[in-house]
Amino acid sequence: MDRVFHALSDATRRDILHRSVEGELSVSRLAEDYPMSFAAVQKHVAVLERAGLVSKERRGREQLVRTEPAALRRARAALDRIEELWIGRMGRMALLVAEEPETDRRARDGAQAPGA
Amino acid sequence: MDRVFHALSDATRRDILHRSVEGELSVSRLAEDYPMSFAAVQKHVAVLERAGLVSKERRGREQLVRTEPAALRRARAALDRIEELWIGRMGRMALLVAEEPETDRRARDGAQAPGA
DNA sequence: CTAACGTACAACCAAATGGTTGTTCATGAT
DNA sequence: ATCATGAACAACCATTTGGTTGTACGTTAG
Repeated sequence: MDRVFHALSDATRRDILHRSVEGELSVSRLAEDYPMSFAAVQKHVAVLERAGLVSKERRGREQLVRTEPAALRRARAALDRIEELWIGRMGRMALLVAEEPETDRRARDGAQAPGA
Repeated sequence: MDRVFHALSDATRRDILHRSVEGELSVSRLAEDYPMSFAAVQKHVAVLERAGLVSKERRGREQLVRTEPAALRRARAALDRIEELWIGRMGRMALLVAEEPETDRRARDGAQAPGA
């Protein structure tokens, strides 16, 4: 998971992901459009590969890059889980808000315990 | 966006996010549970804050950390967009697959052009 | 066969990261 | 008033990152 989010944290890598999700492009084809060396792009692809976000398939002397949607979905699931926790908290807070006026009334009335 | 994914790329930071999505915890309270110094945790919170994933609210001498779900949703949207591109490609590939048998037949029949 | 292409990989470098300790400051507790 | 707590910040260090160049190797084209 660390590797996935780290891979996504770079704009060039996210762009590579965008471009190779549509068609399978060779590394050198990808490299043409970035203001950096071929080797640098190669490294970016390697980072994406270690994260499981893309896989490479050799065809002739080219290496085609294809995005792997499974890793993408795992990353999304991680974010979803945090959001669910948040939604859960919101629900519990709504319950507390509904109870709060009663608590205030009890505090004002000087009641000792719910059963008293 | 870079900052958001980078913030998410560390397990400690994701854990801080998980814990402070439920209740608002002070930085020192958060720091108690990690095998590192208070200052290190402080830095992790700062990274999350720069990414917009949490905000801090001072209460007394404590600083309560609360997660900011908006940034989380923006990150999710970025992943969703890539997945949509992928789904779109799958749809287009399905269309191509539907056409392919005809192409094969034409190739086998030695036809010159669709209109020939 | 030879030249060009696409890739892999190593060595190197500057900058960023993730951690440490120490100091300072504001707030709360005794 | 004093002491302890929670936090901010700076300085420092080792490691990782993102980039470079150079070299080597398999594959395709002339």
